[in-house]
Parts: sequence; structure tokens; C-alpha cells
Amino acid sequence: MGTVAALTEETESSYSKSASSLPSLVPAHRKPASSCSLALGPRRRHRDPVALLLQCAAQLTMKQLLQLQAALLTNPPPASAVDPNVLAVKLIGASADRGNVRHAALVFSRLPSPNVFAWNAVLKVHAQHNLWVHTLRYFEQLLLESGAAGGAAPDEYTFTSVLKACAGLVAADGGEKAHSLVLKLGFQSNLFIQNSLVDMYFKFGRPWIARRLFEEMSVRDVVSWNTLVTGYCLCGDVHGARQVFDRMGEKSLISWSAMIAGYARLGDVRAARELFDAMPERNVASWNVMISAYAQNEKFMESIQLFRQMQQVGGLLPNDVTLVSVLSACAHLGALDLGRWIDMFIKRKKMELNLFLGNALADMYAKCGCIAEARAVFDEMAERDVVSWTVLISGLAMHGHADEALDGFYNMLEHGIKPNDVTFMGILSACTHSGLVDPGMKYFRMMTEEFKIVPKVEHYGCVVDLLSRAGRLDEAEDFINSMRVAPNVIVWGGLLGGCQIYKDIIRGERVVQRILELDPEHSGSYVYLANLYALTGRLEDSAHCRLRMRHNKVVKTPGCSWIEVDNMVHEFFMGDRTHPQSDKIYSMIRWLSYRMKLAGYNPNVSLVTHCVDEEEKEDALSTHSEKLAVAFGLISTGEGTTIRVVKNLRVCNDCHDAMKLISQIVEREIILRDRSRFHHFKDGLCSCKDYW
DNA sequence: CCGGAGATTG
Repeated sequence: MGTVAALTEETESSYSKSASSLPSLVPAHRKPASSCSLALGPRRRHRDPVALLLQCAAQLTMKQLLQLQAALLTNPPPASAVDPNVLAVKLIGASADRGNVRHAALVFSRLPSPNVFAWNAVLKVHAQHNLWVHTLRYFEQLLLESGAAGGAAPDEYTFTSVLKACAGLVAADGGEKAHSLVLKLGFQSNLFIQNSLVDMYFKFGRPWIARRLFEEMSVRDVVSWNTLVTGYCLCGDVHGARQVFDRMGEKSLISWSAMIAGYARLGDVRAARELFDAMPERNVASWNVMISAYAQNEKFMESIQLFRQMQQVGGLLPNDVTLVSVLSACAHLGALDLGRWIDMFIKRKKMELNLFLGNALADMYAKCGCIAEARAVFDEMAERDVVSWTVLISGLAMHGHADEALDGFYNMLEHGIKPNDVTFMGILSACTHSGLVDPGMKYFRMMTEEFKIVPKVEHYGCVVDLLSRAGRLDEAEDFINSMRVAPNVIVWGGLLGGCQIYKDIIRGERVVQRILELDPEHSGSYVYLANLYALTGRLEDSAHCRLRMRHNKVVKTPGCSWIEVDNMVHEFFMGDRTHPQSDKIYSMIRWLSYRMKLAGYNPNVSLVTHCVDEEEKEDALSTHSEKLAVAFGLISTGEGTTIRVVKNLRVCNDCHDAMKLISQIVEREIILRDRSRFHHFKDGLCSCKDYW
């Protein structure tokens, strides 16, 4: 008795804490105050826990649920009064709604004889959390028990979860078995099951079967049609999806969202936006679709702009999904102020740091140069998955903290999290940035041999980079020739970079030839050849080479840099004059050039391009995007303020040298993140120690 | 006492 009283006391304080946030969530007349209060007055303190659970499960926190459960265990109601299965179904569903699947499973496991409702509850919980293997395991168990006397037997509700799990796993054999069981049990005319089957066959990549099942349905609802639209998008047939979309009668918000997402996945952001603008009404998810459509297609500025519009024009509050997309955009742009604002928003709204949100937040901090904050978020998270650890490891790698990145890796292994291909990219790049050649090779072998991860081109590229930057060009070339996959331009490009650094002209020419075989329009090779000829005095050949590049209309990723000032992200392209303050920016650059020349800096001395297939140097040297961004930062922030710039490509040697000098001249810290890492310029030096 | 379709991270 004493225990129960103590629990209720505790409950009181935790409930009153959250009570202050209730008015915004629940309309006043629906406030659960009188019927659900655990302890609003002394007389209600010992309210029946059974009634409480049955009526108010949705309003309780996880802690309160656990307290209720403890009360029930300490002081169980008579079995004749209430079926334990009924309570279990409530507890299972409520725990899962609060993200606690483990506890839901625990409750289920303690049930002496689960009925079909309990089985369905536990199946649904696991299917909804994408724990498909578990779902199917429970289902197999259920099938075993249904054979025994008194065991529960699957019903029509069972199959929605099971089919979803088969679809998620792309387990075609299991899916077909489940399908025949549906037929055997006579459930095939259930609309929910039919819709699930259509969805499943689309996910199996068999749209024709899905379509046939759809055609055979005697009754279809809007979900059936939406499933068809989604399914065709999934199979890459966005035109087929559009035909269905145009043909269907009543459309729901989901129909529009599905179609927009379909266009976005194919990279047609314009078509996506047209549909978004044409929607008759929108909810948060509709905005989320479009915000993520921009983010997925690297239109981060547009993504953020739409995020603002959603609040100002749409009058909607972002939810966790919104924030995850926007945080990703912030991470790419280095938009730290907005990122911090979102962090505050999360805290203000007391939002739970779930895996997605925590990972996105930690990544934002890491990519905005705040590795300590990234780590703090990581530490704060209740659970961590392979993405969380990869964010941390890659973040440390980007900052040049190779040792800590490797520590993180072993820590991750100790926590029983299996690394994947992205994790190893973080590890390998950590080694590359610190010149840890032999360890890098060790981790590459570990990846393939111990973890059986098939290396992607990026991994090969990283290893070649690792060897080449350290000057081990023979090994790098041997490594390329020993690759099981045909090397591509990126891989050869890594070796070419090494040839440039170590001025290995003969090997360089050989490599350039291999590259031009693969890609006759490869601009980096032309730049390299031109520089090579210039170096060896063959100026005519050099000029000819550049001309050839122009004739071929070589298209390169344009160099682009971003800087955030007063909550606004400003974007600069190479030689950009479109910024409203362009005049001031360019006079700042002229002033900087003058000061740098005084300090002995001569951009024309360096003919060696560091970056291979990236930005062309030429006359645009002084107007590379990162210089524009830094110049803008200098004129628009106060003395001594740190300048933070993000660039989409690798910084070239000349800009790197220039940044070092600029940091000295203006006495500012400049933090530049390029495609592969952070450069922290201070007092004329860079944190990368000129090795990157 | 229960189910299906859309939006999220490295």
C-alpha cells in the first residue's frame, strides 16, 4: 500500500510539470483534467489505475505509464474484473506511441495467454517502427501457437502488419506465403488487406501484379488509389503515377504529397513545385514534402525559404520531420544561426530528441564547425544508431581529429553497433586527412574482410587519395590496377592529384590518358595537362589545351560558397557580381590583394592545381566563390568576428594560401569548410597544416 | 480493446 502511495506522489509532481504545456495541445473543453487527473486533488489520488489506463493512456507520459503499471503489479485487480489482455493492449500501444518498443515487447512477453488482440498490438508496434524481422518472428510464433488448443489464431487485422513487414523487407517468398494464407483463410475481400497486398507487390518491384490485384478489387477507396500512385513512383514510373493521379476521383492530401515526392525523387523539382502550388490545401506533411524535395535536390536555400514561408504564409508550426530536413539544409550551407534557432525551438517545445532529430542536429553542429556541440547532442540522445555514430566519426574526421574519430569507431563497436559503408568513409577520410596511410589500409581491409562490406567507388577513391597524398604513388597505381571494379574518373583523379603534388610528370601523363579514355571531356585533365605543359615550357601546347577545353564546352560543377550573416544565408558563385553589395565586396577583394602582395603573395607562382576535376583557376583566381564570401563576411560583420564559410568543392591551393594571409592581415579567424574537411585559418596558419 | 497510403538523418 505504501508503495502505491509513494508512486502516486511522484506521479503528481511529474504531471503538474507537464500540465503547463497542455493548453496549447488540447482544446480547453477537451482537457482531460477531471476524468484523467492522476492527482489534481487529494481525493483523486487513489483513483483506480485500471480506469485510468483504459481512458487516459494517450495522455500519459512514459514515466506515468510505468508508474501505473507498477501500481497494477503491486495491487493487481481481480482477474474476473478485467482481462489482462485488455490492459496489455493499452500498455503496448501507449508505450510504442512514446517510442518505447522495447517496453511494449516486454509487456507482451509477460502475458500468460495473449489473445489475438494482444498479438495484433505487438505486431503493429513492430511493423510501425520498421522492425520487420521482429514482426515476422512474432507472426511465426503466432502461427505455431494457433495450431495448439486454446491458442490465438490470426485474424484479418493480423495481416496488415505482416504484409507491411514483408513489403518492407522485400521478402518476396514470405510475402507470397502470407498472400496464400490470406486466400486460405478467406480474407481476400478485406479492403485493408487488398490495399496492403497492392502496396507489397509494388515494393517487390512487380507493378503488374499490384495493378492486377488493384483491377480485381470490387471496391476501392482513396487509399487504394494513393497506393497505386505511390507504387508507380516507387518503381520509377512517375508518368504512370501521374496518369493514375489525374484519373482518380477524389484526391486526398496524401495523393498530392505522394505525387510531389515522386517528382522530387526523380529530380524534377519544378514539376514538384507546380503540384505543390496547385494543391487545394496543405498540412504540415505537404510542406514537409516540398521542403525535403528541395533539400534532396541540393536546393538548400529554397528549402530554408520554404520553411520560413510555411510559418509566415502557411501559419503552421514545423514538426520534427520538418526540422530534420531543414537541419540537413543548414548543415550543407553552414547556416549555424538558423541551426541554433532550431535547437532552441526543440528545447522550447520540449520535443523529444528522437534518432532522426538527434542525428540531424548533431550533424548540423558538426558541419557548422561546432564539434563540441555535436558531441553534446550525441551524448544527450537516448539511443544512438549507426547514423549517430557515423555523424560523430565523420564530424571528427572533418575537423582533422583522426585519433578521436578512431576512438569513436572502437567505442561504437563496443556498443555493439555495426559500422556500414558510410561509417568507413568517415574512418578512411580521417586517415587521409592525417596521413595515416598504414592504418587507413588496415581499415580498408577490415571493412572488406571482417565486415564484408563491398567497397564503393568512393572508398577506392579515398584509399587512392590516401596513398597519393602521402606520395606513395607506386602503391596507389598498383592499388587501382588491382581493383575488382573498373576504376572511374574519380579514382584516377586521386592519383592525378598525387602526381601534381609530387610533380611526377611521366605518371601524370599516363593517368591523364586513362582519364580521357573514360571521359573525353574531363576538365581537370585539361587543366592538369595545360599546367604540365606550362611547367615544362610548352606554352603553345598549354594554350591549345585550354582552347580544346572551351570547344568541348566542358561543364563543371560551379564553385559555390555560402556565408550566413544576420540569419540570412548569402550564396556566391565564382566571379559572381549579382550580390547587392557587389561593389563593396570587390573593393574589399582589391584591398586584400594589395595587402597580400605587400606580404609577398603572388597567385601566379603556383601552376599546380590541387583539385583535379574541380574549379578552373585561370583568371578567376581572385574571385573564387570562397573569397567573395569571405570578403562579404569582412564588410558585414564587426571587427574580430569569426568568419564561417562553406564551399561546395575543395578549396584550391591558391585560395588556401590566400586565406592564411587574410586571417593574418585582418586579424580574424576564418573557418572554411570545403567538400572534404574544415580549414581553420588563424594568424596565417591553417589547422590542416597544409595537408588535406 | 486492433489494421492500409504521403514527409525525416550520415
